[in-house]
Amino acid sequence: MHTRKAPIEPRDRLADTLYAKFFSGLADETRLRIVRYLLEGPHTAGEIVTELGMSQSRISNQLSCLKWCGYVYAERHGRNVMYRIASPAIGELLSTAQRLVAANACAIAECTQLA
Amino acid sequence: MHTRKAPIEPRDRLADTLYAKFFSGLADETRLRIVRYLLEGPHTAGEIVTELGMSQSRISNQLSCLKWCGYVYAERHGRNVMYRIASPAIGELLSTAQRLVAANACAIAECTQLA
DNA sequence: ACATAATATCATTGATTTATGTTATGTCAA
DNA sequence: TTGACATAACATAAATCAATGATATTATGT
Repeated sequence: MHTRKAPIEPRDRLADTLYAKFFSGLADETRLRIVRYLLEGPHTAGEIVTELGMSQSRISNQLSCLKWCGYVYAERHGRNVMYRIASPAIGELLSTAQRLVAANACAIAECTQLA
Repeated sequence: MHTRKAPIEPRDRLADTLYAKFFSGLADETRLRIVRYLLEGPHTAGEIVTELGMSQSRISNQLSCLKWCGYVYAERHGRNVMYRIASPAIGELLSTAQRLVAANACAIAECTQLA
């Protein structure tokens, strides 16, 4: 028999560190806004700055953070840099989250505990 | 025609705040370890304490945090409290993340930028 | 070659949040 | 009363975000 296709890797702390870091990419309102904006289609850095109304420096930093984590990638077009979502799996991630959040929005909003 | 089933909600800042909060539930190594442990099956609070080797208080706090965000739910059994993953969608979330992280592990590990 | 637009990067600072430790107490249920 | 857990009250250290502003990079227009 073949080994069964595991839906989830065996636990190990190294991986957990990595995943935590990965998820922290989305654990910030600004970055989430960028990601959701890009889910509507590619945009240049400048467009993102305008859309979110934040400083160029701030957006640029968050973009490079999203790049590190593999959420987006960048392509130079002339003097502009076009950003796009790196994989359709990111849309899935968000829509799965939506279902979970929808079932629980009030609890999350009210959460005063740690985290 | 029916309205097309939207895979992603229209952007709005309130939702972004909520999602960011939701994702921050997984943006912590300890909580991730708990979630992954529970993906293997339900466990009592005490078992989790033992498995992770952390203080009861610390685990309990993180558990209630995970409860707020809707990742797990708790059921009393005698003097024990049994925790289980709240929805299979959480497994999906993790396995989608796995694919994304796998494609990018080194970059994430090396990330020194903000976030 | 030079000026400039678009973007990235860097340093500094400060505010805020978060995680954690510790310790104590409260609550159920056996 | 004790075992299993939750909750609270601090204190503290560390991480994170952001504001600001300077500088670097790259491409374009002149």
